[in-house]
Amino acid sequence: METWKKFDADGLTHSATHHLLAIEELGRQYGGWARVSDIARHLGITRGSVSISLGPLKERGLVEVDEHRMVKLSPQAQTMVDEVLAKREALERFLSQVLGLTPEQASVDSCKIEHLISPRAAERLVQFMKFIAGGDPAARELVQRFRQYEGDCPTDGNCAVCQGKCLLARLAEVPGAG
Amino acid sequence: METWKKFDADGLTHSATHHLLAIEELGRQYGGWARVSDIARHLGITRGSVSISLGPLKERGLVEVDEHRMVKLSPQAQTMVDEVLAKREALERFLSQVLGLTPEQASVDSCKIEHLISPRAAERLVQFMKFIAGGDPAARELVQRFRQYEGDCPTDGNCAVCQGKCLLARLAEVPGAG
DNA sequence: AAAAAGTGTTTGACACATCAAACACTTGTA
DNA sequence: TACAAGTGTTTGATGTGTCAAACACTTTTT
Repeated sequence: METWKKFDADGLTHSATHHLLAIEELGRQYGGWARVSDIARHLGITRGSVSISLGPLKERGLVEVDEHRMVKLSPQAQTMVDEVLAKREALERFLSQVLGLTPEQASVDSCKIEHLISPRAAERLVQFMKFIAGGDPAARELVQRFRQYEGDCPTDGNCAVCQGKCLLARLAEVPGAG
Repeated sequence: METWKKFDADGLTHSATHHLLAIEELGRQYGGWARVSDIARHLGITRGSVSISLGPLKERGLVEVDEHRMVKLSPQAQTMVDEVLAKREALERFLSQVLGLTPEQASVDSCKIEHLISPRAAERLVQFMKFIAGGDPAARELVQRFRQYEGDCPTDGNCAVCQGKCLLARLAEVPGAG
């Protein structure tokens, strides 16, 4: 009953995560270094906002600054960003390759979700994707079948999510799971 | 590059969602009616905060007020809450029954994620759970196998998420998917 | 009936994330 | 070289979500 308020993983807010991510992406061309202006453009916010947001990140040792005011991720921040990207990739693949969302929708959803899922969930999701994509033909075949499946449910659909296409209320437990 | 800022589904913020959810839960014993104090206790915030948060929800016609200052969800809000609960349940089941998280962790994660996933992702996730839990023995057996699977990866593990237990970078595409 | 406890609201404050506008400084162009 | 353009910061503002404290009102207890 108290957990719902805690919103940031590693003390990284959604906004901060995107600032670090932007530095990572922009820095690829310049040995990790990026400019405030480019970060702002990349995120679609003003230079002033970026300047302010970067303040706490510098203080926390996540962002380093040049004498030419170029900014760069600290090793610690780089690790955090790697984790974020790994989580996001696993999510994105699950959403597109298993659930069958368009790549665009999968990308949007995974961006929003990535920084909220627990490390354990991320780990298991990665393993799930390995499991599904791995050598086992049964797993691959099953995903193929699900991609065809549209879950047309013969019952009196009143599921709020799928609006008549399914009936969540009668969703059976996975036997022996949970 | 612009979507990352938009954060609320249906214009319902995370906070507003929880206020509505609290009214729904507390109202079960009193024909849908709840008190500000109880909502505050339930959410672990002050009465003042609830009072203020309820203001916009009243104006938007999502929350109705009694002459005794009891509050209740409007039909529209009830529908929204039903959707949220359905999404959350599908997520929670996926996390616990498929990925094998503890029920507690599954609950926490689904609470955080629920209001961010797109309708399409929610719909497909519900269908996925139906598919998995449905009559097909192959699907059920596969989930059982995954629950055993811990994804011990023989490669030089440098995956930031699973820290050596897997290698996300070499995660294969699901053939024919995406 | 009086005192105590509880309830809902309002106020002033803070943190976060954003903006526009002004400022000082650097870079690029004419 | 001078002027224009671009860059990074600062300031004052807004909106959201929270707090503590004060206030008025109602309910319960004594």
